[in-house]
Amino acid sequence: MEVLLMKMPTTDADIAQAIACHQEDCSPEAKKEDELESAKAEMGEVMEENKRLKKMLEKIQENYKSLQLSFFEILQQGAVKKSKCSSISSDHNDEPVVVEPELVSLSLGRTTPMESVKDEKTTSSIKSKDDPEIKAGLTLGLDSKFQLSSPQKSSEDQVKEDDGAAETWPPNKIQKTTSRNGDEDQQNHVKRARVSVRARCDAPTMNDGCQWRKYGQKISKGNPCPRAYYRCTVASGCPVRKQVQRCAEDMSILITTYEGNHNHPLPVSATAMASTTSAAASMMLSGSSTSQPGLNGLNFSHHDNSTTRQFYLPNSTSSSLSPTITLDLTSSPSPSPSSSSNYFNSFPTSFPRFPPTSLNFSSSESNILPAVWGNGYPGYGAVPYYQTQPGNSILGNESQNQIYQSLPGNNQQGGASQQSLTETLTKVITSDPSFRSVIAAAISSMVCNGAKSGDQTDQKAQHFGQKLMQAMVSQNEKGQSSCSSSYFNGLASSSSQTGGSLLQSSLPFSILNSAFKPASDDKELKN
DNA sequence: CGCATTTGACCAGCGC
DNA sequence: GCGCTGGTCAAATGCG
Repeated sequence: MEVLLMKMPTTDADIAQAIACHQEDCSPEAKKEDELESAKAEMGEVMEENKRLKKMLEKIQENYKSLQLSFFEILQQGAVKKSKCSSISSDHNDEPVVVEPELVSLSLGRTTPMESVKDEKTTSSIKSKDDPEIKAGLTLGLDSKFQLSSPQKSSEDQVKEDDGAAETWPPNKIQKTTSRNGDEDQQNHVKRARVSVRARCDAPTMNDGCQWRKYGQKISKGNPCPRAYYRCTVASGCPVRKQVQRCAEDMSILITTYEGNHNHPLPVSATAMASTTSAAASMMLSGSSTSQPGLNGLNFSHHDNSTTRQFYLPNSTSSSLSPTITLDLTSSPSPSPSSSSNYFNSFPTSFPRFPPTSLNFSSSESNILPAVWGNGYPGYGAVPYYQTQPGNSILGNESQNQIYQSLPGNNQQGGASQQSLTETLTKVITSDPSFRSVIAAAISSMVCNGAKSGDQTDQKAQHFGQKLMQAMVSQNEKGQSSCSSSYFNGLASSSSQTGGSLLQSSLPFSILNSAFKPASDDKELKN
């Protein structure tokens, strides 16, 4: 449009001049005059259309700004509500719940208003994308159906709901008979996000801390490697499934696709992956990542964007009804014959609402991977099933940290990688408003949780969260990235004091976990 | 013996 | 309507 505006004569004087020039050059034939007249009329029309388009553009920009502002207002209100709710619920439950931190870490801390649930069910998907209330209702569930259908529930209700989920399992036959009947179910199915994680891993499956049972294997078209189907067996009725397949082009790359939402507390070692995939899924379901034209990509790579590759993901890994987001944890920048455009073109075009989204977590340093993920775990292949056993959760944070610190190069490269990561994250966060939203939601969640205990660190955390959210809002108003960019840098630099533990403990993005862990772990060891 | 894995069969969705 | 493909089931098999 800009090009059009620049090339077009924008004033009457311009038109007159153009006509005059034209008249000088032409012979005074009637034919030419007619042409002139028609050209003049045409120009007038185009000018009017131009003006109309300009107005439309202005309107759209205004709407966008107001929408953003209202979203952040809702976000802040929600944070206050959440803190009240959590304090009430904690009063209500006399028994201490050991796994609560895990549950908390799986939630972005936004309870979904009832209206948004209604909207979710009754309106078109387009509306849900633009609706700030729904956007505000970011949840960390892979399966938004569960989250959205249970706004503001107590932990008792949550248990009931889990039972309900268990009743629907095995879902296949039941779903086969019931889910096809209604549009509502159809919509929910559409909403079920799948998160595909690519990582270099020699083991048959990526160690994500959960316990899985294989229930099927298929050779899919276009890939000589069979695809294995697993379901979560941590809880009997857990609907979460994953598909594991080696990349056809690089056998060392394992593609793990997660689908569904755990309806049980996760082992500590499983929260990293679950949180990351869930956050990614919720980002996509909230209609995020539009910063890069034609490619819904957030690039977490340590490399320059230009060197970051995208991968071919077989059609088979994405159901036409399931939006799929790809977290790329592969490390080496070996060129892939499939360009990003190929990768995205490989997805069915019948699903325009959910273009495949790529979050590229790739790094030239393998230590960026969370320790609990198979790739970086020493001797994982020799100790199969080690962390996938149910008793695995007894390892706890301390053992995990020890494992992490035992990884070669973690401590040595931690500082540099952290700084580099900070810059990358800053870029990502400031360039993508939706990502800012997710971070803000996560922080608000942490702040709310922190407010419960009310110690000094938590107060600092609360202050930190508020400041960050303010920075994000103000940055939105300015439309520039400089503000929160520098702010985030500052935060990162002081992360070893307050922000560090905060991020390390609760941020759903495991890349943050892994990046900030060494510093905070040192601190923990000192304590 | 119990549990996990394997594997052929079956079913549903989609494209032609 | 038919064939292809992905996804799941469930009986058979293997293993501790």
